[in-house]
Amino acid sequence: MNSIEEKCKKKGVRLTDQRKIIAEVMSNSKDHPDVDELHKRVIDVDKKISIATVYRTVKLFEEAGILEKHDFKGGKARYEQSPDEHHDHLIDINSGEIVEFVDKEIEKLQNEVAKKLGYKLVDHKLELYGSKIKK
Amino acid sequence: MNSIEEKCKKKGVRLTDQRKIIAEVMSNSKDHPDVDELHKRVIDVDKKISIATVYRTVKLFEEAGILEKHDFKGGKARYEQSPDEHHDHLIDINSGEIVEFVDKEIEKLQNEVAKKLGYKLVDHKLELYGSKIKK
DNA sequence: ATAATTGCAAATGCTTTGCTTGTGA
DNA sequence: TCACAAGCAAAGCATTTGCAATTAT
Repeated sequence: MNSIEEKCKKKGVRLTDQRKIIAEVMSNSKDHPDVDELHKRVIDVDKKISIATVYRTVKLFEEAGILEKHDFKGGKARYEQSPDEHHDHLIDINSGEIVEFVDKEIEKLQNEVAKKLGYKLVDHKLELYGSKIKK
Repeated sequence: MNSIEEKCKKKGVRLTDQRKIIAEVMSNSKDHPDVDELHKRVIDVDKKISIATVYRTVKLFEEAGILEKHDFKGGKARYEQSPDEHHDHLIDINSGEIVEFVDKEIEKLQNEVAKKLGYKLVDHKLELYGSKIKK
């Protein structure tokens, strides 16, 4: 059983065949697929699963904190399994490749900025867009 | 003449009546209106201006570097006049209010992170979401 | 004069939803 | 069993676009 399925059990999310397959595909995905791409991968396992189910499941998983949704440039939502520890993303503007990174110092400063402005930081989005430096 | 109109002249963007009005409305806007809201304000000046024109103009201005587009949570693009010096945004998750801020230290760290990963930083998006601390 | 711009409505692309049938616990 | 989920197609929403009429330079 994959890790997403386990989280579903823990959270009392009913497990259907379709959800199991979507859980499995996302567990095996190391990238950040959009719904269409995810649907394609899911269909390779069971071609009867509709894209509506993928949309519903992905939203369900997100609300359960199992998946994380990203709205990178491009207009389509992209998903990844919720990581154990938070990370941000650097997107290659040429290839679309996504690099994950963590910077504790930036995180700390974000909290300080929010506090200074009179707010409690609830969430944040940091995306870097860059082009590869040729060696 | 407002500052957006001036920028249009400088960049050789043809100035129609509609564009002048949109330029004026955006020049007077201290907030970050979405297209629909902008259209409403524009219509108060000339009720014959269509929303298609607002969409086209806003995109034109963005491509000319005159306006900046933001995709905050909520699904609708929001615009502001391109500021002289870059700033980021803190969005109040309760009221929707937006606070602008600058943090040189964070900017610096972003550059360093990108460089460390082998990228040249081209653009970035930093959005903080928070709730007001009661005094 | 004439290439660009507008308004309108239709089309688009992503996402959601109503409804009927199917199914997991 | 039976509340909930899936499949399908239709609807929604923000945004874009084709086309004929209009306009800025």
